[in-house]
Amino acid sequence: MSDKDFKLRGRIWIEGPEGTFLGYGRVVLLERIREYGSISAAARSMKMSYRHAWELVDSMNRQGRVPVVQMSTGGRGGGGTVLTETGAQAIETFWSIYRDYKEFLEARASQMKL
Amino acid sequence: MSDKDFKLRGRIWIEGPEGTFLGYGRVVLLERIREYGSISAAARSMKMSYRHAWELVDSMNRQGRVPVVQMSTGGRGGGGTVLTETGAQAIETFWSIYRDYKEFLEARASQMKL
DNA sequence: TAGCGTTATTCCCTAATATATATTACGTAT
DNA sequence: ATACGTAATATATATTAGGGAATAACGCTA
Repeated sequence: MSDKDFKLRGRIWIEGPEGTFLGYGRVVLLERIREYGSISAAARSMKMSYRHAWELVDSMNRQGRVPVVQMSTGGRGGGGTVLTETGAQAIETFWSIYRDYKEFLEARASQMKL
Repeated sequence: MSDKDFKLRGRIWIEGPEGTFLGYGRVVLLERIREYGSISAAARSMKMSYRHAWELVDSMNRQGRVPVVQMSTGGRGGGGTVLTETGAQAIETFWSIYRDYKEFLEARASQMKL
């Protein structure tokens, strides 16, 4: 074959006690939360339903021994959520792995023979 | 954190014009077809529905310029399907990539800091 | 010609997943 | 006390994935 419209693809994620703890989408969500200061604004910016976003955040917070974001209800602006230091580290850790992973995929794809 | 019940996981697959062309499950299916000589027996051995197995096989055959298995209907035993040389190569190619990928994951996980 | 086991294909139903909508709780500011 | 926007949660609807059953086509065998 030796076909060029065959592409090597892949995904990675970090699993915790309850299943997925960190993945691409979750990390982007954390970044958006850091940027906008709220789950709902972050979800809107990704065209993700608030419910889904909230569940992801809840899942991450429950699995880590230290929460990844801190949520507050009520108050000025109705509340909000801020990224914790642990959350920031989680983002960095994932991207670090993700970069290496992408590099591996590209390198391995270049020597792929179909 | 530095937690040991967080594990690095991942998947890889080869994409063709219509989506997934080869993945872990598809390769195992091809191996079972080679072993049993029929889609239905292969499907049974994996506790996969014949319908699903047939769809996977059909997808692989349609995407490669050369079919991965050759199916025949009727005849002694009602027919059957045999792996082609191309199919055998596809299996080998995938496992080769898969091995490297597993190796990468383990190596990268060992230096993962959460 | 009748029988057999497999491929090939369709239809229906269920479970799982995702999306949308609605409601309540919350706490600061006005 | 009211308004505001978000978190938190429940309810309902839509979409998707997949299994299982049913049926026909096929070609050798007896």
